[in-house]
Amino acid sequence: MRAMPAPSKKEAIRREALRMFVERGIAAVSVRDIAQAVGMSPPNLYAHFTGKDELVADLFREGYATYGAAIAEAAAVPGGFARRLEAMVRRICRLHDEDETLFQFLLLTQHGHLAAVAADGNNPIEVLHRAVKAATAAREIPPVDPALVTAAVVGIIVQAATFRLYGRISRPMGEMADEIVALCFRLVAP
Amino acid sequence: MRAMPAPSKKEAIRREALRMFVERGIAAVSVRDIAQAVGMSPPNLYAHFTGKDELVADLFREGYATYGAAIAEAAAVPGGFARRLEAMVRRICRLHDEDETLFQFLLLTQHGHLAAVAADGNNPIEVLHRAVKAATAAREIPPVDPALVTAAVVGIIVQAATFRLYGRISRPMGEMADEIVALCFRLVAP
DNA sequence: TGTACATCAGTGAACGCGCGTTCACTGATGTAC
DNA sequence: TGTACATCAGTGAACGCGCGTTCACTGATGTAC
Repeated sequence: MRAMPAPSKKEAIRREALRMFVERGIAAVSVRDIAQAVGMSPPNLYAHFTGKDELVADLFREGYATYGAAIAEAAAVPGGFARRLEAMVRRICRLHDEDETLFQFLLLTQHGHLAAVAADGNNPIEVLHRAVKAATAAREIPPVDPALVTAAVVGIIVQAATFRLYGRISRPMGEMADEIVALCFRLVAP
Repeated sequence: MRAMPAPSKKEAIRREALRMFVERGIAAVSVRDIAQAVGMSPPNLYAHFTGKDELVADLFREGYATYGAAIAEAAAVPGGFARRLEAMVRRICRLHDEDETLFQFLLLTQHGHLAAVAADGNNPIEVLHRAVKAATAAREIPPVDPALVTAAVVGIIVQAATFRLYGRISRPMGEMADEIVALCFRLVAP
């Protein structure tokens, strides 16, 4: 039985793997590549992760949970739905700018992992969906299918970030936060 | 030099490959799998495609071009921007329902291929973007960054389809078209 | 019509490669007496 | 303090596997005379 690995090593693996996965695609990054980037031998990776698949799944789960926690926190601000929606949107924009690589990774790998986390009530989509449903039930916003409104809000943010990724938009998300919030408000205006 | 392969065989390869790629992910589908599904031997695939990568790229290019052409057609309807926007949105919803597998494939593989087609002026995003820019310049819609408005419209549609994919929404896109159009109109209302 | 040849879709078997992963081993460090 | 041993992060070399792809070949079909 091996002792707990030093946290710094494990974190280094996570950081380098995330970076390379985004840069070159998951399939194009081998365990050897990751080991080399971290400065260890390939077998030693297995002291930290069961295997490559588990490393990928772990990165997704943790990254997705980060967004979920941040949004849940923002969703808890006092006031009406508008205030909560604004807080959530701004929070996502900030999170995006703080770790663009993580966002890209989530975007890139969502399909194939989303199904596994869909049931988790603390995933970011679920948190937003609950807030929208509550606001709809309370007649704070127009009676449109809450799932569709949730999709619309998520879509505006995610697609703006995607446009950034492909150079169609160059401003950071934080700089566009006012406009993005305004667009989301338009969706739910009375 | 081999003669032109029968179109039906090539189409069969495309159809089966697309289906399996979406079902299991591209990496998990081997050339042998595709050959077996079509009922031919693996080497014979190379009479139709240079290799697996080219097959994937070809499917993406053709699928993306299909959407581009449909949207360009819808963007040409007479009348103001509102009519054109509505036509485009409805057209995408219809296209989605007609070949859900194709849409899923484009969603799944966009990263890694989008960069290659970004320059093509007939890609669906570019067509919509031009329409939005023209409407903004003509003061038909509020003076918001046209790229961001384009992202918002695309995002609403794509994310609704993604919600469908993961079971968060069960209605077909065509059935939600009215609501989706209404949401898009809200984005550009004066 | 029969024969000889050209064409070409299609195949069985095999190739080389790089992958994820395993394993026996090393060598530095900590600990007991 | 010196000696013997336990612990454990870390490694070099190798394994087996399945992949994309190639190649020499087959056999059915069409064509010329």
